[in-house]
Amino acid sequence: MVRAGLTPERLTREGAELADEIGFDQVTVSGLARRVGVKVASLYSHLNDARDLKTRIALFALEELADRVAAALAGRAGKDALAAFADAYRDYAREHPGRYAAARLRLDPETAAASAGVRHAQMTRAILRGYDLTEPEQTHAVRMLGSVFHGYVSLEQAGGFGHTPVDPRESWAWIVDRLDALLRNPATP
Amino acid sequence: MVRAGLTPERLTREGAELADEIGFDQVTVSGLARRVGVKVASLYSHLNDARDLKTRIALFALEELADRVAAALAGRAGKDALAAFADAYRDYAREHPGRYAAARLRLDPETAAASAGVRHAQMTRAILRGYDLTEPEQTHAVRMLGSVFHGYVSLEQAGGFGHTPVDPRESWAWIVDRLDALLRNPATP
DNA sequence: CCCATTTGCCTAAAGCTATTAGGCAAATGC
DNA sequence: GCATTTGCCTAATAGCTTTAGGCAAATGGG
Repeated sequence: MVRAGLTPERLTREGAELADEIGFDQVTVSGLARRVGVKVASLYSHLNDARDLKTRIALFALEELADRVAAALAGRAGKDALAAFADAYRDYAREHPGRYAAARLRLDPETAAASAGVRHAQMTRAILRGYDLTEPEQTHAVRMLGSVFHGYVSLEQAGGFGHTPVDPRESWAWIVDRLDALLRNPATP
Repeated sequence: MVRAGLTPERLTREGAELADEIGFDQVTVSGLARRVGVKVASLYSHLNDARDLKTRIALFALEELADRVAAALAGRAGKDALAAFADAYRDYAREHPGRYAAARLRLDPETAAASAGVRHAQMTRAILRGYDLTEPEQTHAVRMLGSVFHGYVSLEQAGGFGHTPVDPRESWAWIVDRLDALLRNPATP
């Protein structure tokens, strides 16, 4: 019997690809086993259970996305950085919808604390250093940026923008522009 | 054998409650059958399949949310309307997390077109009439509002705001305030 | 009021996923 | 070169989905 050469890493990568193909929610241990050409039970030497698989894919996606964002951010500041951040985010979600969905999996606190999720938070705050915000405004802004970017990508992915003929890229650019203005300007009563 | 008196409506309502209790993703035909005290197969006289059940819950949630938003919006305009809209949205998601998740289910185009989803879109545009936006800016703004509100609620629900001691309600108020300013002011180059 | 039809819920069964237990052969290491 | 570890397999249990077929309760026309 020839061994298949499985490892948790290999399974995670294959799982991520599978997620992109059929959707993260549809990823199953059985399906992954079929994909790599072994019997289902064999995967349980490498994975604890289905949840473990999903968590690994999520961590993988978070790393990958953080790397991309970091690369996009390198040497940029201000609006330039904001736009690069936004685009890296949206592009990743479009190229890898399944992984993007995986990155949004709710992790338990310890796992999350040890994940690339913290790099995401740091990078978001780094962008905001280019603007003149004081605590707690910076926290509000972090939350707002996270919400807009995640929300937009999530709605776009769900096909929510198909009704209007307006190009989603234009809306994206407009939003980034307006957010930049919003962050640059002090409170306008 | 005493009849249980099931109807699609009753099952939808119970399904919505179940979703709030255990999460929309965890809702299953089997679980619903247990909840209403009948055997699983009995539900298939009232539902086509599991997908049908989920779709019904989604449509129900969309209606309910649209009703709430409409009520909140009545007689308001401008920032007042924006804040009422935002709060109705967030409050619903907090009170009924399962139904809120259901409302985000991707529906096929015809179903979506016949759903309360169109009321949501109309109401969002109605709010924006209080601001001075021209097409295509209005579309961009619709998308932005949808993104922020959905994104925020979704991140908050996922526990993404637990790390910082800043009260999510403060951030919410700040965001609504800044969005209002953003929409009131013309492009600031 | 009674019987025929419809309707509602049930049992049975097949197929798929998750997970555990135990076995045999391939790889590894002394 | 052999002992141990490791990797993948078969077998089996359990839950969810869905279809088929059956019996009893509700309904409605004569």
